[in-house]
Amino acid sequence: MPKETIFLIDGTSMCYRSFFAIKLSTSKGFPCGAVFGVYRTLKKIISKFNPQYLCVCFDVSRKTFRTEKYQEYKINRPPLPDPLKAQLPLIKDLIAAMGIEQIGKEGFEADDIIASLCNKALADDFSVVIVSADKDLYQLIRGDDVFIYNYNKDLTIGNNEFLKDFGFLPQQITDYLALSGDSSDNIPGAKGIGKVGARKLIEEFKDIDNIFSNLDRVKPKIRDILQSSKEMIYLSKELAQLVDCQITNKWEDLKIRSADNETLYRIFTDLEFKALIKDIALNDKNKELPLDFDIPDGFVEKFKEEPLAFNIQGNDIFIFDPVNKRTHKTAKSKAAYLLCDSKIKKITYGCKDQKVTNQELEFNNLYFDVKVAAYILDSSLIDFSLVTLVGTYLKEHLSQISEESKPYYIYQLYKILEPKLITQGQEKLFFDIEMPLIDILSQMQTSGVKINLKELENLLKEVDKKSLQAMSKVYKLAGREFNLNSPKQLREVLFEEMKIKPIKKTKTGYSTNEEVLERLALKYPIAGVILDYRHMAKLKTTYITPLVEEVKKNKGMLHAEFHQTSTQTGRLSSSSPNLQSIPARGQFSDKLRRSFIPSFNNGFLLSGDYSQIELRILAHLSGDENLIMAFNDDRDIHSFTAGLLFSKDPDKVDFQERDMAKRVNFGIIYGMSSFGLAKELKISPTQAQNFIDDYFQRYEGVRRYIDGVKESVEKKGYVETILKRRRYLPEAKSSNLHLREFAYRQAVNAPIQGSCADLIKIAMVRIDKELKAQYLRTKLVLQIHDELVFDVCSDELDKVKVFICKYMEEAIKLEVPVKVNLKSGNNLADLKELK
DNA sequence: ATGAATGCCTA
DNA sequence: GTAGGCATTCATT
Repeated sequence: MPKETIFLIDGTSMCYRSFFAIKLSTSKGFPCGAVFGVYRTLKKIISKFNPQYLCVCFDVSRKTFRTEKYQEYKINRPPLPDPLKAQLPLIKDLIAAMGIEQIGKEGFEADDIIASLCNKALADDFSVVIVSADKDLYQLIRGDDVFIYNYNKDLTIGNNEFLKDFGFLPQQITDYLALSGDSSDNIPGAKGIGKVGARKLIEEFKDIDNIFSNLDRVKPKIRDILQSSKEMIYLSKELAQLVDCQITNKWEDLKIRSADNETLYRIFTDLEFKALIKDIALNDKNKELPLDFDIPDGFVEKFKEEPLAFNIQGNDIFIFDPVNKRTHKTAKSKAAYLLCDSKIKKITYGCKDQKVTNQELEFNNLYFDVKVAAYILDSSLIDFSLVTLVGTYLKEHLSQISEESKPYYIYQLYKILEPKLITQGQEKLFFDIEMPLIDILSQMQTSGVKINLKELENLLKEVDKKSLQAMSKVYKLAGREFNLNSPKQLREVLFEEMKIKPIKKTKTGYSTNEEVLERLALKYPIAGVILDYRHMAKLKTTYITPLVEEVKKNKGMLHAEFHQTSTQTGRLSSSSPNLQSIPARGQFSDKLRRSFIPSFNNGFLLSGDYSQIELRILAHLSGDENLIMAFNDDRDIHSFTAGLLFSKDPDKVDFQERDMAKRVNFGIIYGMSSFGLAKELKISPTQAQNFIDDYFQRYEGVRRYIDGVKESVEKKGYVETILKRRRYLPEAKSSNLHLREFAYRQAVNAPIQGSCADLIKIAMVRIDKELKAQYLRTKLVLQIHDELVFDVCSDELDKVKVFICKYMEEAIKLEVPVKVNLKSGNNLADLKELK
């Protein structure tokens, strides 16, 4: 039979931490963060460990036997802040109302009380967990019986963990502190011996007595220090040593009693903890719930009319019963049949992640994800956590939501969000695109893309070598070594020591960015080498190394995350690693891309990318005659624009003219200003303004469209994509010119970028549907905003290329043709045109 | 440890 | 001039 465990909490330190971590006060200005924090901490400990015996120990005053012995003890500690002092009585009431025992004793510190209770507990054959982050308490750790739990780090420290960290036994820490001292408690220690020296001495001699009886074996320098500080060392040990202060409480007193909900309710009401009031109410309700619940026959019937709201946590699933308005908990395996029943509509929160972590379950008829719904309703909400959604839409401001109440809130949110989607005319976007997309993204994440690890590791070596070479060359040219990764240090070398004339400033000094270095490289070789180094370092640290590490973990497969609710415009984003920013240009980019390979034997990677999709969408949205004509005639759009801007035959424009026109075209998509374009084209703002004027004269429809967007965003507060995806831009009404102009640029760009996202998402859904309908093994593996990459099974290429192209091009019927380039090959670098 | 600043990769 | 993610340094909880 395992021993009972006693939990001893350092109350003083808990109060301090809560006080500093949580700044909170009532509407009348009474500080209450510490009370809140203490409640939350205790709750967390209780729900994590479910302890039977628990006690909170407090310091009573600053005067203790230690200050008697040594007046300087803890003298550096600032006095208890008044706002914390004011909360202490309430904290004590709170702890009492929670049914938890608390102990303090005059003349002793909380640590001593903990030590006493700890000794007593060991004698009575209990085990002990001490909740604190204080080093002094480490001396109490005992083998299998006494552990320290650090609740900030959620770490349990026992003998082994301690040994690993310190290199000696917990009991020796007083000897260690005697030598090293402790600045926070102002324990003096031996002046001249620090952490490292103390550790060495303890490792060799075990304790200070033994050190002093073997002084001849100590190095002379250290020996002198020891001899001259002998008195201080012994005093320090005494100060660090915890003492037994004869606590008389019985174990029975330390048992957690049932909470006094009345008093808790009063405290929380007084302090205006609305969320916690809710918690009490919820907890009471939950006590009535059956904890392990076998789904009875006929449970399915409940979901004939109403959808099933669920939430999976670990091995449990929580299901909201819409008939009896109660939540049930059961093993997820027992509810598996409900999840895959296509006749039952399911609603949940963060479905993609639940699918990724529960791959053994089959989910069918996922009808409504409240997270995705909230994103569609308003992508500007940055935090899509359930707590925030409940606060925003249900006006219940909770501190946290227990697993068992999540399905209830999911259900309530669904009831509110679905009608909103319909009134905004977004049901097609939500139900036909974003919901089906969840499955596709979770599949992309779980299957991943195959990587040729050997190739990548070879590349790593090569790049590593080049970066080292570049680095030493830079040092040579600079005449000294420095941290080349530090723009600050580089600044000193280039612009102070080498007296190079700086070109551009940043907020904090002269810029050393790519643009600057490129210009400097014309005169100074060092700049070119630095650029080389930067390139290699970027490749190595951002791409190759993380990829290698990730792939090693996953048998040759790379699983990135794709996020559906993280951009303001409707695009997807990717992270860990970001597969949407794999280098496509520059040295070694092809070698890097070569390591992305098909997962099937003799298979292919197939990429379909939209050609000039944003400009085509601009043509569609604006209805501009010239732009539409250009695309209808299948012109090279940049040459065509150059022709208009420079009044010449598009076939006669030279490279530079085309390049300028290209930048102007991009500028339009980004909502450009004359200032911005000037910087991009390296011309004066006046000249840039001339370009813009010329552009708008030639593309009159575009000008009308952009004016219309600015007008409408100011009026309505938002802009829309082709599929009614919204982006709210309240700053379009700002009185601050900069903010307003920024919002205008975003307003011009969002419908273009967002419609492009609409388009490719439709294509993804249609293609995925077709792949499933034909039982094909080909899988979508990457989406890079205007490009889809498929992992194609060897004998399916001819079949899939046809409908991939078709569905991509036909996703949305535009006023201009939509063109897709298809390429395939056996790695991401060597792709050959297919059409 | 954490966040600002700088810099750089993608569409 | 749009939209993202991420590495590194450096100053400051």
